[in-house]
Amino acid sequence: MSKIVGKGECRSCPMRHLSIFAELPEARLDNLHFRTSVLTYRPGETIYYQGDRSEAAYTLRRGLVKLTKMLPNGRTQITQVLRTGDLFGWDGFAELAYNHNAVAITEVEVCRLPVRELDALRYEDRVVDRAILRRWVKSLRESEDMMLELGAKKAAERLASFLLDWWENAPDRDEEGVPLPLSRTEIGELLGLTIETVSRFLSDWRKSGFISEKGHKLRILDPEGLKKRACSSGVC
Amino acid sequence: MSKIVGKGECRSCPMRHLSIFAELPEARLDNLHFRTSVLTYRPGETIYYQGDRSEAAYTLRRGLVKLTKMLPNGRTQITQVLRTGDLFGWDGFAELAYNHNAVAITEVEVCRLPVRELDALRYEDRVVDRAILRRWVKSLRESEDMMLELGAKKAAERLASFLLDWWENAPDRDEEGVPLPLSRTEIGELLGLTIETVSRFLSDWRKSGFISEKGHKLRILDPEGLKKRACSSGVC
DNA sequence: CGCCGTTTTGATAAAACTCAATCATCGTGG
DNA sequence: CCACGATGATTGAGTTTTATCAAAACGGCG
Repeated sequence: MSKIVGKGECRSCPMRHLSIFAELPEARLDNLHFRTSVLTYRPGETIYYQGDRSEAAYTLRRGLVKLTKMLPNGRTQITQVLRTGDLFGWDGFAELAYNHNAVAITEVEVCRLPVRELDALRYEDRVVDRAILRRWVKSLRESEDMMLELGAKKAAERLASFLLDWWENAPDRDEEGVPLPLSRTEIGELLGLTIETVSRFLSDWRKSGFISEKGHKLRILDPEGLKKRACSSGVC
Repeated sequence: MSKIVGKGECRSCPMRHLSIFAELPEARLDNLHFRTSVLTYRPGETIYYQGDRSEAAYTLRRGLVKLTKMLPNGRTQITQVLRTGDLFGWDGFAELAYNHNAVAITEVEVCRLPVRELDALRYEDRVVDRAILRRWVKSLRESEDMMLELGAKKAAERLASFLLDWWENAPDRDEEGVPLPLSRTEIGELLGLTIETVSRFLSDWRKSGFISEKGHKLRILDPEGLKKRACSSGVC
């Protein structure tokens, strides 16, 4: 289960500059009557379940989190993969239960923010309100983009877009490439494909020299070539 | 092109009870220094384009609007179909350009709400703030639900869910059924299917007596049967 | 009535899934 | 340290699902 690492100390938080409190003056941070706590989860552990009452939102401090939904028959869809600084689990702002599961992909550290207090803070601090609102809009836009991927693109196109996006937006690239801790199954669940389909295209592209994978490090050797290959029919 | 019908008179607005101003006391409505205007669009006309600067949000007063995104090759995805009372086009709240096109499906009447002023109003009136926020959360949840449809269900399941949802949530049902002004093409673009696939399943279900269509009125004669038929493999 | 755009239907091809077997990888315990 | 087992990834063959292309039918409107 989750472990409480400590009481959230915003002042010393290593990713505060990415959080919704980024622009809050330090002085202001001290007199937040705000009961945050920092929790850790191991890969595969669930932070909350769809249907749970949403009493808290979360900021991701470290690691990767997936939001998932399931059909009664077990088929699973990952609706979003979250990264450091992302805010999630805000259904409580509308007094609604969570609409998805939040599950740790890697080792994860989150900051738990009680919705009531966070909501109150919105009214006190416009900077916080704006920061939250920006994230909502961003999240909604990403969902729209994902619907286009899922509804209008074919397998190869989806997978290629995903890889390119992951490659381009990785916060931690080194000479070995970019960490890709998602399993084939998870990539499939994100893109609405089976594990075999994912595997086949990746193998193909590896053999063709467009990408390379070793360990869980991804490298895209030929973005342009990959783009072209992935666009089966005509423009893309 | 769009036609300006008049200056928005919130007091007399026939759908105010569905709008974000629903809970605002009438007295308060009068001294809103707020330049709303009511616009009408014909079927197929565009209210705004993806990429346009978002200076206004809109409330749908009458008719149906679709939000669409396109791939360079022309394939189109409808990300949402909006109904009376829905708020849309709020990217401006985050100072971003619209992320989709908004297109009238039927004759449409919208109320144009300048973002700057609406945003200011959020700070003055908590009720409005809450109303807007609720819509954001709702919209995000619907997007998540749609991702599950698109990513995890097959053609028949998606189409059946869509019909059942449309049937159950129709605001204007009469003995002839429920109006379904979407073309086959639009249903396809919403569900990520081709027009032929949509047509085939509908024909099948019509012949099997699960649904009936005449004019643009839909009736679901056997919801349970439809559900079962649509769930090809096992539970659904 | 005749025309145009939409829908239906059919035949075929392509895409993606399923099932099954093999192959890697990695951690564990002997 | 190596062998073993477990889990995940790959590959292959065959099937199902969905798309594509083409033609016919339908429906509304001048």
